[in-house]
Amino acid sequence: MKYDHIKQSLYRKIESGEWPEHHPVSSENKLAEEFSVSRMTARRALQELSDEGLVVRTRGAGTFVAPLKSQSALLTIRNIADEIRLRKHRHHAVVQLLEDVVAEPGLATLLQLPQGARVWHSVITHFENGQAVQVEDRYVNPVLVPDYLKQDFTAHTPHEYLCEVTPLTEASHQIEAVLPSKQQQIWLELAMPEPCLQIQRRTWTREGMVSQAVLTHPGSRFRLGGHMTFNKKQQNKPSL
Amino acid sequence: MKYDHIKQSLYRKIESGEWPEHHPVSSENKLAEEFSVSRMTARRALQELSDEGLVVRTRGAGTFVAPLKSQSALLTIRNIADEIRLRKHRHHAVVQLLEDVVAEPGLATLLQLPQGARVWHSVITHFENGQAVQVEDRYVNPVLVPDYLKQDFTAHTPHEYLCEVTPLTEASHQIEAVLPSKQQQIWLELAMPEPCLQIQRRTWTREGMVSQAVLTHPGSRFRLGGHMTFNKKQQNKPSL
DNA sequence: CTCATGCTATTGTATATACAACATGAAGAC
DNA sequence: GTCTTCATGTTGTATATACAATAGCATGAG
Repeated sequence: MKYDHIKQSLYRKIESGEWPEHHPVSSENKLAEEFSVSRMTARRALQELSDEGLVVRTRGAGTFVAPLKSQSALLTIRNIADEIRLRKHRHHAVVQLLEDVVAEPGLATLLQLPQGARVWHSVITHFENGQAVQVEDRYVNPVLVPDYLKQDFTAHTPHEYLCEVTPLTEASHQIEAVLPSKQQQIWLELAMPEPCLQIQRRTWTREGMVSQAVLTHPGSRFRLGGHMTFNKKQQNKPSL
Repeated sequence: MKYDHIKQSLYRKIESGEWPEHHPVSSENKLAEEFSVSRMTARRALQELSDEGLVVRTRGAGTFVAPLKSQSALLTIRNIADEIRLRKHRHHAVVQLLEDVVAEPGLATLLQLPQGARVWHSVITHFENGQAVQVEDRYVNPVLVPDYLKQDFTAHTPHEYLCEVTPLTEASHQIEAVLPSKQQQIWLELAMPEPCLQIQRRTWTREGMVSQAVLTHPGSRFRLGGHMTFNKKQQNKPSL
């Protein structure tokens, strides 16, 4: 197919690194002439590359190679409050801590702040039908989200607030199984230590990293579930 | 925009439940006439709904509402062997069990087999640089994959084999933190019990469920990671 | 009844065209 | 120098048309 031929050709130039990030891509008309097809066919190739996240197109300006990091595996997880409400269960939150603290050196680097800078810190326990199912330990970039400490997080979750005030572009996740610390055990109202699912999540806007959250769930009260179908569009086939 | 008007209209019918799963959607020509637009415009609306996973289109047959479950969170995880090789580490596998057993009642139902039917069962331990990082406990549908037991799973993982012989269309995941059983502890060569990340994964083709796998990772030796970017196409924004 | 054939509806690909909306830079007014 | 205006190139939307490839059904042959 002609449009696929064009796609493959552009694919090679981008993946080989011949065209780096933000490098301009030939316009629809140029491609049409080059490959001897109509503009609509060339357009389709560019459009599909755009849908796949390989190029960015802006009307009037042109088409450009997208930032490459967007390639790798992706993982979407719903907001805990939405999840609970979706199950028609009651949700409430208790704010355990809401303060500003000196950032750990590693965190300061990630947030592109000077060593010793202060960052916002919150610890919130989320309850489903009165039972603690998540403790959310979060650090937030004060430059990008100056008013974080003034919010009432019993009414809206930090997730909902951050979604409103920042245009998120990227996120990374890390999931592991751990035993909770003494302090986490208290926040989760656990009588005995038990294996917990711990999710570390970092989110970015174009201007830098916004937030790091460590979400800890008691293994006996929480499962993380997902369901997916395989479209043509998804290049990375998941494993079984 | 006209194509968006059509999309919204179809959106409502699907999300309200007025059109259930597999309900036929008006053809391109019907929609074109109904909304007084050209076929290409109606086509675009259907195409985008298809890209978003809301409808399924097959040439010659028509357009139908997609199975709704595909809506929820999605989660892609790489094959363990690929993952290890990607890190330039050594991977090898030990086949602990490879047998046919009578299916549990629940499993038989899921696989659409009569009660008491036999299914393939394999248990394989995966090693990264000589250290056990996953035990894969898998049940496979003998109707859809008759030759499963004849494979050499030290050469290719079950994942790779199943990908080759079946056209997967759907998958579900469940992740939780647990303490391993005595038997799992042996398979993972763990001296002491420790929290483990346990992933249950089920996969389907159009003809039915293919396989259920329970993947158990020692918390101290394994982390599940992911990175993503947000496109316009993805309607479900992940939480932070 | 069974199988083969062909018709029709439907989606997929490709083209040509027109106009709208926007970005950018150049030329000109002040 | 600074601002405005305009021309040009680019992407976005919409239409009309043609033909290809396929699925499903109906019809007919055996």
